[in-house]
Amino acid sequence: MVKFSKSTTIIHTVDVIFYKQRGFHAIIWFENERFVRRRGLGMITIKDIAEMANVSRSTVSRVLNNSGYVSEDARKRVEQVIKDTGYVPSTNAKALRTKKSKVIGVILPTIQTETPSRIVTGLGRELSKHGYQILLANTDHQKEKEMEYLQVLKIHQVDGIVLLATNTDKKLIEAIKKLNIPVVVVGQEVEGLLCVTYDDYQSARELTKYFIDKGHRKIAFIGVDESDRAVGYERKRGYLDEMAANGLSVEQSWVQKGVFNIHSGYEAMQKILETNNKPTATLAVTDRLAIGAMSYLREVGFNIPTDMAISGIGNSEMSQHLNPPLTTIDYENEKAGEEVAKQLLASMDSQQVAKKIVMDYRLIIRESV
Amino acid sequence: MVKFSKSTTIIHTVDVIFYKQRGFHAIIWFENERFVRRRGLGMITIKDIAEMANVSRSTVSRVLNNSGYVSEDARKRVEQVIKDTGYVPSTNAKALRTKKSKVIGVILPTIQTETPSRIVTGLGRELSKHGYQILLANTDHQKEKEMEYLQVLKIHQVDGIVLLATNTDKKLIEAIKKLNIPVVVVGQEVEGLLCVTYDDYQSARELTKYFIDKGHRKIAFIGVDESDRAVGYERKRGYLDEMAANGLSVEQSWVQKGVFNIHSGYEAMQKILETNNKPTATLAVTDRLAIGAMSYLREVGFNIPTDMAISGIGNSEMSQHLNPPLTTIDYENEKAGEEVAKQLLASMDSQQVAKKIVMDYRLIIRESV
DNA sequence: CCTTTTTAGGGAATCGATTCCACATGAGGG
DNA sequence: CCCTCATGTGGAATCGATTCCCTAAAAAGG
Repeated sequence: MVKFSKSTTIIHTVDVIFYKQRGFHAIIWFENERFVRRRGLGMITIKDIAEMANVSRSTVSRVLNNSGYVSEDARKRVEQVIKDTGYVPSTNAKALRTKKSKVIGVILPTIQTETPSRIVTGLGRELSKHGYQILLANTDHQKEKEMEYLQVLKIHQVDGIVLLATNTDKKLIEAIKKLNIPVVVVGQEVEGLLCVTYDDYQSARELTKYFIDKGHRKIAFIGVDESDRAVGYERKRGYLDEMAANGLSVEQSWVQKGVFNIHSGYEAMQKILETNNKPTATLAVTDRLAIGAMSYLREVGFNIPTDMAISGIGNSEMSQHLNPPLTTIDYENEKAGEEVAKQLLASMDSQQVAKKIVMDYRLIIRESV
Repeated sequence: MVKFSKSTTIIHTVDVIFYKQRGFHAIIWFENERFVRRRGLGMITIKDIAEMANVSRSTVSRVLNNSGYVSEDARKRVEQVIKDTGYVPSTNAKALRTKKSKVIGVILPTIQTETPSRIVTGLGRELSKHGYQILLANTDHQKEKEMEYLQVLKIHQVDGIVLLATNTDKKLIEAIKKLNIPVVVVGQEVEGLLCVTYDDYQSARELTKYFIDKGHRKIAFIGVDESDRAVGYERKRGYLDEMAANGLSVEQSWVQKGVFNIHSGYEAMQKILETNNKPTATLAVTDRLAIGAMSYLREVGFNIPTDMAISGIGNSEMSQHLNPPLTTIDYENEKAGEEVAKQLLASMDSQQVAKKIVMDYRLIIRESV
């Protein structure tokens, strides 16, 4: 309990106490075994703690940061007052002085798809263990907002930035480097920056190999624009390389391009089936594209996997509930998010240079192939 | 362009300039038509701007905040320097002084489901229009973290809090009220707080009525635990009331309870079909439950909607791609998020009291009923 | 032409922490 | 007994803004 000096005047024994000492006074009340300063009187500051514990602000700060010399006696008193009042130091004042905000900025194109939301979940889980918070900068797919948010994050003095980018714009990267704030880029490789990426090439290749092992020779591919290096370019390269490595040819009409939604997969499959030389399997670079493709296949009476085998990538929640359940690649995004946090924290206190982390993946075999 | 005084010494004409005036000096360089202070020299402050524009910090502040008297001449100079340097005031210093951080805290149980991620998207969209950022506090379904995050948000001096709660704990509500920070609760009604809710009762009722209008008399219901007032209790009440209003009886086995995932809907439907008095329609309180239920129906060879009609609630992205496309309720979560932002901003500058906003909903008729 | 009022802008305090520096003890070494 | 050194603590400057207060000049009014 707080020890009151002689000058403390108790007005109401149970719940309201007028506390006066060394010029400081405030109305505090008793509740849940702790003293709380009355709302509206402004927040409780280090000065108040110092006065209540009969020490200087310096000493309170030393206790708070566990630095410098503090006698056992003073420490005890300060800690007791802090406990009694529920005091927590203002992060703004702290940030102003130390230039460390305990906030990490996250720039992402959307949180409405599973990959980013899983990554952010993992990221937040790990960051919160170390007392960091996430400042969200959702560009909502508007590229011009990326730059804007970069500025916003800077002025909020974030200690680090996580960039979930799809298309890594040169200008943006330059701007990021100039900020001189530790950054981790997730999902895309960027020269000169710390990146946590997925093995898009290998996973697509392994998936293709799985089709081949299952006896398929004519394998189609539903991709996305190659300006997305990871999803568009690397996955396609994995597919093409594995086909070539097995001496399998690829008809032009088998390789279709969509965007990131279900309907796009539907249309792509429609185009794939327009050929006379029909493939027996299709690799879609996202589960949503695969779902759309399956939807079309069902519509035209194709049986999956006998008439057409299909796989996605991403292990969406829905994938296991499809009919048939979808074979796909699990990138363990939450784990990746945690890894991103670890890397970022590490690079924050050790001026670590650029480094590439490639995450593992798992082939999830279900009944669609 | 910055005007240099006589004492400015140009060392390198093109890219490095040594700028000295009234005691201030720094190395700046020319790039993209603007002067940038060298990295590592620390951030550029209002003091620098003041010195470059030959005015006092007070004047710069007045320009920045568009307050007090500033001559046209001085304003022009300051604005030019700000533009040239790309200066933006530190939000921490500002927050420390003004107690306004331009940050809104959002506490949510997860961002991995569509409802919260859509709400946050809408919220962020509207907030960013007014220069606010979102500080994310994802409890990851751990109730004990709610309180913890409340403290975190407080010490970060957030200007407002948005609570996306499923179960509104008394203690949490009390703690929120005590913080004395404007709050908006989304999706659940809480006494004494500003709430933006959905019309769970009416929408469930209308959906039930739709089944009845379609000729169904024996209608089953897949709900969730009633501790979730909105989804568990209100939607169930809407269903029961509409059934009663039409003189339709409800068999106990028709009313099942699940949790918020797909598999749970599968199991619920399994239980529903164990009865001899089989219903001809089922209302599931979320799309995911409906998807699971459909999955079971397909497995046991039921045709939808002829053998069993089914509907969900929530208008998930997947719902329109199901076979058959799912009849559901659209709550327009993004719009709700925007409304939340508007309400919060309004309550922030007008000490508005508690108020209930009930959002509209749309019945989305597809082929599953 | 003198007084009021408006306009302009600088100085200094302030917000809530951290941190450097100076000073005061007390213990130990010679 | 004096000197050094480890320990403990307070004072004051600082971080980067805002804002109150005060002074000065210009404009308006009589």
